[in-house]
Amino acid sequence: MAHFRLFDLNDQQYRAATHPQGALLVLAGAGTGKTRVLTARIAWLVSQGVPPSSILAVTFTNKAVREMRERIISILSAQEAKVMTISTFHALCVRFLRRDAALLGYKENFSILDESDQKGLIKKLATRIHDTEDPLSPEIAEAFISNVKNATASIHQAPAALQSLFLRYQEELQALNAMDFDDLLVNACHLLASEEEVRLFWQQHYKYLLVDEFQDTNKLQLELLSHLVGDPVNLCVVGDDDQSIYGWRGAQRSNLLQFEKHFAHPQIIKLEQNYRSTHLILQAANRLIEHNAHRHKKNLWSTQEEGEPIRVISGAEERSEAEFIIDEISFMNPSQWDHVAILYRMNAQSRLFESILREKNIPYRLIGGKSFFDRREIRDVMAYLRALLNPQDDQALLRVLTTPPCGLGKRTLALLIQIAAEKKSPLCSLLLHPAEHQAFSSKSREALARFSENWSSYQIRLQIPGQDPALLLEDILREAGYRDDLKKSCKTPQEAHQREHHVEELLESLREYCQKNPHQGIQGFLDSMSLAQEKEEKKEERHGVTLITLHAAKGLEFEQVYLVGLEEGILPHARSQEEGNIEEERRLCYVGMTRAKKKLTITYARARRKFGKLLPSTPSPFLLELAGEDVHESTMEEILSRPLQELDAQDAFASIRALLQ
DNA sequence: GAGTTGCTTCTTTTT
DNA sequence: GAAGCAACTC
Repeated sequence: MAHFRLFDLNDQQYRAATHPQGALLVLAGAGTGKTRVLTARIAWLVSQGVPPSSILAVTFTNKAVREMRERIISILSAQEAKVMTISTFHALCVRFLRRDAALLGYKENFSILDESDQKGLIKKLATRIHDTEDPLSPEIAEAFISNVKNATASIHQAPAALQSLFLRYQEELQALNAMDFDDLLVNACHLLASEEEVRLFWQQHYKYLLVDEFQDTNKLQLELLSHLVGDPVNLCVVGDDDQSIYGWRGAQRSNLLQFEKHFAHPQIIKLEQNYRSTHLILQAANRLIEHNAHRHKKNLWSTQEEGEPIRVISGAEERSEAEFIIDEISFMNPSQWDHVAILYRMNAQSRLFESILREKNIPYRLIGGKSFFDRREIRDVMAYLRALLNPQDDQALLRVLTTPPCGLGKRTLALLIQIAAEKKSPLCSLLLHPAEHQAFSSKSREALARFSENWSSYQIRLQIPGQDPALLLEDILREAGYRDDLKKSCKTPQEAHQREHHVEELLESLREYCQKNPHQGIQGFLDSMSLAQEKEEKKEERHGVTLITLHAAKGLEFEQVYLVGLEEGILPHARSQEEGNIEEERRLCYVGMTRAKKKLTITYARARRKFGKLLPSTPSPFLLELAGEDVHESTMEEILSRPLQELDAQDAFASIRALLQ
């Protein structure tokens, strides 16, 4: 066990990593080596003879999964990392459900509806129910449905229209053999709760549970864990109540704060030594978070140097804010760029930064935002796969029928849908049976026949063992004339090229996936795509200035951080103030500040464009709360009119030299 | 039946 | 200021 000191763990970390058994709660402040403890614990378990396949590590985001897997590979081996389950909650649920969905009345080839499919369906149903006097807003309906599923709202207290919408929506999903994101959790919980055999199976499979970011778990996720924990209990959770920023998704900090209520006699270990930030950064962040009333008091301390003072800088408006920051970055040595991040509250804020960075030819990586999978062409191709795998998925099939148009127009499709609804059977069963085509014109009949013939042949090919899925997809796209149609719909050749490239990329990742996971098939590929909100970056492609939301930045760290848009209405966000969640916004700000290792710059604009109009903005109240001697306030104009100091000049020369090389 | 234009409406955060 | 949507034209 002595070699464990190799990890250079402090006493608390060491105790957590080598805790033998039972429930373990690690309260880990920002930058105290949370992930390091988790990975060290996994390594320790393996060193004690625990089979890697019986270890389950759960996190919230795919990014965290990737990161943890990489770390495990670096300390254990790729082989051991592979047989371990490192997964998001949602992906874990899919795994359970693919095995046993039949017990819940679904087929195991169910589709996973992404957000925009879900929105579309809700909209459709909302307009259908709309005959009452007050029209249903799809946004409200969507939030309501999610809240009911996450057990934060009760269906019985809602207006009748919402109730019936909810029920219709669930019926519709059942008919499509589809689940939305929330259903994955709901159904997996239900499965484990009601089927003892299944529960025991997974309990015996996963004997060692580790959960990251436990403060973000909601009621269902806690329930899922409690079903998974077997006997003897071996559960290790890590979290920080000050970094709980997913309340809007039903996360309950009480899961962490009252851990002992859920799991008996836990060992509690606090990690308070911060290894990340300079003393001044930590101090300012602590000052801010002290303003929150309900929290676990902790005593975060840093052994790091005092560091540079924190800067709070205002610009005239959003453009000057962005230009100032990027000017500064452009004067840094380009080797620094990988270690700089710009953090913002909403994705929309990234746009300006992006365009200026592009103007200046500074490489950047944009995390999140409009994802790869939101692109039309990707959704198209995914719809082909979905419709193929789950013939009941009318949503996907409808998309296939219209992209590219296959000779069936609005009227024919409407009639088709109507007949299907009357017969209560999925579209594809109509399509594939010529006997059902009587009602249509001869032209439509022809198109229907052609389509059904092609489609059946694809279905057959899908069943052939050893069939190359990428090849099949390639053939389908070619026979449908998809690429030509895509090209035609683009306004510029560049756009066409871009979109085609995206399709190639998707095909490429399908190929890659099938090679890496020969037994998972297209279904596995589709699952991993549905649950990944962004495309995986190749390791070597990760370079340049990072643009990222505060939410997505949790768990990451950077040498230099620019925290932007500290204005009333943005951070804290206007909506959160209405809802009285100001403490969560403060935590969000805290998360942002504690991402910085060496240098922290906080900016705001004194006026900002909203709805296309320039409006004056008020500085965020958080600025006052974090203010102190070590926080220097100024304006961008002031700094720009200041004569260049010698050090700055040296820096500038260094970066020019680097550029020339 | 397909494409295009001008209208409106929204803007948190993620799986 | 964009992105979706409805009504309009070819």
